[in-house]
Parts: sequence; structure tokens; C-alpha cells
Amino acid sequence: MDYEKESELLKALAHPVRLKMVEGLMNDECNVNRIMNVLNIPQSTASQHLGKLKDKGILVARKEGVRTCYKVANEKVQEIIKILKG
Amino acid sequence: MDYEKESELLKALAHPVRLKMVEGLMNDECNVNRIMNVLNIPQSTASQHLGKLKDKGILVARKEGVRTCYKVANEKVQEIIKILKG
DNA sequence: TCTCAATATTGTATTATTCGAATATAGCGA
DNA sequence: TCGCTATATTCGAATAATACAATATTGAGA
Repeated sequence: MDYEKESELLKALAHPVRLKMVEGLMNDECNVNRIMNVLNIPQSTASQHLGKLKDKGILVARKEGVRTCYKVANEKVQEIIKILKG
Repeated sequence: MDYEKESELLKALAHPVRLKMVEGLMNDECNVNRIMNVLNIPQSTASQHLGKLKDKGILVARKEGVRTCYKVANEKVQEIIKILKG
């Protein structure tokens, strides 16, 4: 196991807002505007959390004109979320 | 899912030294002295990391005279470690 | 009881994270 | 082009995490 790398992954997940984001994006793809409204957080805060999740390879972003649609793109993370829910 | 609680659990895991500790304690039970020698870290550092893992219910401690033996006592965490190992 | 060894706790300096306002950037339609 | 909307980035202040030396505590044996 690459302890540095895996702990970085867990650190990215280890925040209540980011956990909510990842869980919500497990099935649906969603743009930033909708996410910030659902979670009721400021736009810059939402964007920063999403950016961190993307940096660590947990989410991928797809540009759709002016919008950015995020979704989960990490097998390990999906399994971890299932375990946490279970 | 209790996002606060689960993110606390992940945060406790999200450190390279603590990941090593937990992985190593998955099967074996082990005292602090051995752990600090194996990981080559100061005693107080080892004790603090172990304390944090215990606080979050990831490890349990068993007193054996002057020694403290730690082992993993969390089903979810064991599954997460397995996933991280691949 | 005295001493030693194992562990926990405390103090503190350093570094990292978090939040959100302010600002920048970029696409789209009039 | 202009203005509007969506998103990203920057900045600074507040808070939290980390490392480790120093110190305290506790159990076992002489």
C-alpha cells in the first residue's frame, strides 16, 4: 500500500460536506450551482471542495457550456461510501 | 449516513502513520514499544496516534501489566483497509 | 520502598485546513 | 460588443492537526 497516497485519498473524503457531495454524485451527475443550493453553502466553498475532490481523482468534471458537471470516478471511493452507509 | 461521524472516522484514518498502524494491527495485537520501533517514530508521537485511533473506536487497548496492547476493533475500518490495499 | 521500564499527557511551535468575501475568467445570447 | 450567469481563483483570518521534547504516571521486581 502507498500510505502517503491512500491517506491523501482518505483526507479528501474526510469532511462532512465532501462526504455529502460524493454520496450525492455517486449516481447523478450534477453542476456546481445545484450542488451549492442543495448543500446550502457559498459558491466559493462548493467550488473549493469540488476542486479538492477532483484533484485527488475522486470526481471528474465535464464542461457543458458554462456549466461544470461533476460525478464520482473512483472505484475505491464508491466502495468506501457503501461501507460507511452499510 | 451520519456525515459528521463518518468523516471523523475517515479523518482518524487519514494519516500515513496511522494507516500503517491500523494495517499492522489488523491481525496482530501489539504494544506501543514495538510499534514505535517498527515505525521508527518517537514514543510520544506513537502514543498520540494510537490514542486518536482508540478515541474514534478504531483500536481497542488491553492492559498487560505495564504494557498496552492495541488491536483493530472496527469492522468498517477493516473493510476500508482491504479496499485500499486493492 | 526504590528504581526502572512502558506508556500517557502536557506544552508549544510549526504547518495545514477551512471558510467565505472579493475578484477573475469564460461562455452565451441580445 | 455588452451584460449576465456559472464557475474558478485568490486572499486573509480563524481554526485544527502535527511533531516531539519534557514531564507525569503506573506497574513490576529487587
